[in-house]
Amino acid sequence: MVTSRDVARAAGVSQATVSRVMSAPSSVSDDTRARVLTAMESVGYVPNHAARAMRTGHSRTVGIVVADLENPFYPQMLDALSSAFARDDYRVIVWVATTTGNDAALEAIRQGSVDGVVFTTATEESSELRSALQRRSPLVLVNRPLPQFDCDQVSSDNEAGAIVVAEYLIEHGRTSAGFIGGTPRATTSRARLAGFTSRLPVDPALVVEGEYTYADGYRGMTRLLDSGRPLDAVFCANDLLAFGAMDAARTAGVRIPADLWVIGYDDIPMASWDAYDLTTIRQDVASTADVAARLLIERIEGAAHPSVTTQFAPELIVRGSTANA
Amino acid sequence: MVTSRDVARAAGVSQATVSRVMSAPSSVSDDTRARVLTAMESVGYVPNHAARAMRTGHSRTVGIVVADLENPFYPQMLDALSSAFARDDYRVIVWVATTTGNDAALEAIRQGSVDGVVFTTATEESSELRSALQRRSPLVLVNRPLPQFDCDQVSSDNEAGAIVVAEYLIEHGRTSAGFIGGTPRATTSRARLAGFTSRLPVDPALVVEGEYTYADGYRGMTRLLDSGRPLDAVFCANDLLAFGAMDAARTAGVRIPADLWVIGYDDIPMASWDAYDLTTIRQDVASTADVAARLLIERIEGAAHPSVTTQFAPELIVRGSTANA
DNA sequence: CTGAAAGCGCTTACAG
DNA sequence: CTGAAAGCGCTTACAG
Repeated sequence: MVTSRDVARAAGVSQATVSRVMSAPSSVSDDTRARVLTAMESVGYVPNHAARAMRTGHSRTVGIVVADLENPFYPQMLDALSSAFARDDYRVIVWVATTTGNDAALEAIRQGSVDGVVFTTATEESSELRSALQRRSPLVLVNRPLPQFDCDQVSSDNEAGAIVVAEYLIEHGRTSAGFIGGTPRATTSRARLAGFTSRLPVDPALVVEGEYTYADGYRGMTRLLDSGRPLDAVFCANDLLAFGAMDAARTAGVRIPADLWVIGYDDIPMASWDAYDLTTIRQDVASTADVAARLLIERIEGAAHPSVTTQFAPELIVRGSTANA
Repeated sequence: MVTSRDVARAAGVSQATVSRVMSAPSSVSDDTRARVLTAMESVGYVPNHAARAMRTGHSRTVGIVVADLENPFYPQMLDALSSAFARDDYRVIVWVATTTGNDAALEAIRQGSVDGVVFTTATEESSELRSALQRRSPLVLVNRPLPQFDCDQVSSDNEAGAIVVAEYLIEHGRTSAGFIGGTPRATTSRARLAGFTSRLPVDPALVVEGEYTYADGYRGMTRLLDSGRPLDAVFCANDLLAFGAMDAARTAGVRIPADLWVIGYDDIPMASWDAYDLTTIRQDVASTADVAARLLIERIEGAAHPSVTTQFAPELIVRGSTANA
């Protein structure tokens, strides 16, 4: 391993000077700095990450907790977050909540292996989140806000998004609507239901919930169709549910959009594929990730301002699963 | 921060003894060990990761390079790898090749921030891979093998998989076949083409290549249909291409499977959805990840045996995009 | 079985 | 502007 001592020897300066060229370049004379930089190059020096982390107390690494990589929304978010953090030279450790489980994130903070954490799928019950909050660790909630928690949060304005959907349906005379929700543990699903029903009364028999999966969308639609109630539109709490719902409807001989309109939430890439061509609410993943990364990095670097909550305005993307008549 | 020194004070032993309880428990008397463990608990001790990494020279962290999170196959693989590494208490750092780019992986190895690297989307040109190999860093190639590189590799037997597809088509009298490939830089795409044509001669006008995306599958199918050649089956180098191909065919009024059979590769979850119901070759993601993690961890821990290449046998999953007549 | 001590590779006051 | 030195929190020979 090449160390700063080797560089010092090659440049004819002390090891401390080599270190200063990296951490406080302006405190070193131009001439010395140039010699050191040349020496670094020629001996192939790369600073040791662990030593630096131990000394500074910062690992320049953040953790990202995702629950559900099966939903293409999360890989997209992960990609965007990675790229946002990379811009500021932060490394990204990933925890898939289902597999690495419980308190990996928390333990990592305590070990000092990450400086902060992004939660993309937080729920009120998360003990990890509670502990992180209690230890005042830098953290940011992305995608699923939790209003009662005092920390930075970035998400789509889920209620507003659902209201846009409701108003769109009302405007087109589709008022016998059903709702297929994701897990009620997620604030996203609850907020989307609340916003939707705040504008458009929904027969309780036409509200079904499950997990945020294709299979539960399929099951949910089957239940709605079997209910025998009048039904001319279904709002699904995310696109994955909507795909399952559409497939179930078509299998049952229901024509979309002639007989039934279907609307999703997220606008993942598949939503624009011919097979679904889904009307949905777009989430601006890149902006969300950028804001989240900036907030977290500020906290890591010591920002003490009150918690910030950022909500992005919804954007309705109209496609073939509904029609403008 | 709570350090081993605090534990030592609480337990009335030296700091070295505390350290030994963690690194060589059997070298400490039962009585002392018990006292130390109790003290750790009561002061809330968690070993500092950076200090341990610096001292031992191992970070117990591996890097995973993925190129393309838009293809659901990779999140699946990432999930499986995470879980396999977590089992042995290894952390996972993720690099999305497109965003964190070039030599993040390589630099991380040199910095000592990771002990080894998994490449899921390697190509011959990858300079990262070449450098890693040259420095004899622990690494494993997953999914896309590169026969001419001397390192551990785990993948589906792509040629055999394509042969299974060809034989299946021949058996059912569908011999006017086309092929839609992914990027020719990927060995997977080339091997699948080679295997396919080794059994079933394919009109060169019916071979198209692009990237491994829905859009290129769509374009590819459009080209095949426009060629005017007889065409009763299309083998796509992955499922994502196949979805695009199916949508293009249907939009053109081609009935699947009556007029045209379509087959993919990977068996990602969407392949079984009603909208596609795609016949495909299944990759055993969990086993692949397990083997890859085991190989890499062995290398990290010093294994010096010759490179190992593991290929998993293909499994044809027959669904509605082809018919058993 | 246990302790005192050295040292991993850095950063950063402290002198000069 | 630069160097000598201390110290971050561990692990591990070296004595005893």
